[in-house]
Formats: sequence, C-alpha cells, structure tokens
Amino acid sequence: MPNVTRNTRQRGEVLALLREVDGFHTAQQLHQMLVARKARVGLTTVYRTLQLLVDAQEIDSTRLPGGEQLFRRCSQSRHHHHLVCRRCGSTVEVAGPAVERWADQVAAQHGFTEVGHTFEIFGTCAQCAR
Amino acid sequence: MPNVTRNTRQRGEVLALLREVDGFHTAQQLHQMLVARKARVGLTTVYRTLQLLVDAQEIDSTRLPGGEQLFRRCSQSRHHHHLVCRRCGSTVEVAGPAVERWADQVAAQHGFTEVGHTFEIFGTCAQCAR
DNA sequence: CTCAATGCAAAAGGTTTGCACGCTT
DNA sequence: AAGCGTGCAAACCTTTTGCATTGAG
Repeated sequence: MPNVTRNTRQRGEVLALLREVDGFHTAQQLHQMLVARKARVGLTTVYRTLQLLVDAQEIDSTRLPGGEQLFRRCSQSRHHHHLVCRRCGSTVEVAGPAVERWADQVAAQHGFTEVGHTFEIFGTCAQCAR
Repeated sequence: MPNVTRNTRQRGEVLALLREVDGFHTAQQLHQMLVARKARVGLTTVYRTLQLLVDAQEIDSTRLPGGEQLFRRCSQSRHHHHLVCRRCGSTVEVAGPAVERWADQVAAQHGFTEVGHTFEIFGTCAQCAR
C-alpha cells in the first residue's frame, strides 16, 4: 500500500477508461480494453490500481455469482445497489432505502453487529433480450 | 451429468456431514472435516457432489465477498436469504418477501427479463462478538 | 457385466506477490 | 537522489477436467 499516490501515466489510463466505459467490467476486461487502445498498462497494474480505487471508495466492486470481481465507476456517492445485465454488463444504479433498513433490522434482531450486506439484481436488459 | 444417481459411500459421507454441520462452509472446509473424521473422500468428489446437490436444490450456495463458494444444507424449501456470521459461519435463514418483490419490480421497470438476485447480510453474531 | 462415480494429477481460471528496473516527486 | 510504481514471471487458490480404475446396480 502506497502512502503517497503518484500520478503516473498508467493510472491516468485506467481512470480515463473508467470514465468512458459504462457498467461493470472485470479487471481482465478493462485490461483488454486498455491493450486494445494501445495504452500499455500491465494487468498487474490494473489490478493494483483498481484495488486502490476501491479502497479510496472511488469505484464500486461486486462479484458475479461466478466469483469474478467486477468494478465500476460510481456516479452516486451514497450507498446503493445495482441492476446488472448478465449479457452486456450495463447497469442501473438503484437505491433501496427500505432494503437497507430491513437488512439492519433483521441483523439487529438476531444480535448481529458490524452489519453489512450485498444486494445485486441480475437480468437480461431490453437491448440484449432482442 | 449423471442420468442415474448411485448411492456411493462417498455421497453418503458428504450428506451425513452436511446434516451435522451448521452454517455455510466452503467445499475445502467440508473436505477437511471429512478427512478429519477419516471419511476418505476426495476433494474432487466433494466438489462434484456439492454441485449435484445444488442442481437438485438440496443445498444452498452463495459466495463470500472474497469469491469463495459456500454451501449449506437448507431447511427451508422456499427461496430465502441468509444472515451469515463472518467469524463462525453460522447462519440465520430469513425470508424477505418484500425484498423479492421489490427486486422483480425494479428490474421490470427497467425492462430487464430473466431476473434473479443475490442478497446476503453479513455481520458478527452475538456469540463471536463477545 | 456395464457404466456411473471416484480420485489422482494436471489444467484452468482469476488474482496476488517477489523482485529488479524506471519514473515521479 | 529516494522510494513509490511498474511489469514480468512465478506463486497461489479455488474449481474443473482428463483418464484409468473402482464399484454400484
């Protein structure tokens, strides 16, 4: 973990890409996109940068039922969930205040502390269904 | 995929173990438990049997944020969610009809089809918090 | 006797780490 | 000049697969 965050070309490339693409993508996918646009960034660096961004809460990450980690630049700063297309990875950010409250309440009822939760909705978007 | 399911000693061991243990456990953990009790079942078989059981809807599986797959024998037959202790893996099964409906509704609003969702609550249970 | 099931070893992902070199500050 | 960041290769982990052997029916 770096104490200082330097502005390197590679990090710029990753950030620039994240600003352009929409929806969730795996680290591998993002790396491939970078390679495709001749950005010369190593896979290792992509992973490290993404992890850095997740820690800094600048991007969001979830996991597919398959286990791969997905990353996405988040436009909302508040906690929220995602409706993700299985096919193309496009996402809709949804807020579900009721769900949050319910989760915390259920956990509290059972004496659980340090509560967190994951909630993702998967489906096939209208585009991809055609 | 087998057309016929034969009753082998190994499958019996796995099932017996699942009946005894509580909460979610990874395939590796279950395998270690089997080894510990000298049940002589290969890791491969554990994976294959668990997958079989998941397909047959006899057990439930989720994934940790870390990506490992967890398995658990389910007492409820209906769709439900889990409150999982991060420390000891003990779980509480919770039904959240409202959540289900909300998920389907949100998805439909955005034109998504073949909708599924994942919802897990993580925390530290009262036991482990002490 | 047949064919599904097993188990080993190897493959196959995806992600992380060790280490020497290079670039930001 | 100092030390963080990079990138390659190798290590790691979990899960899957190939294949010869075992055993249920």
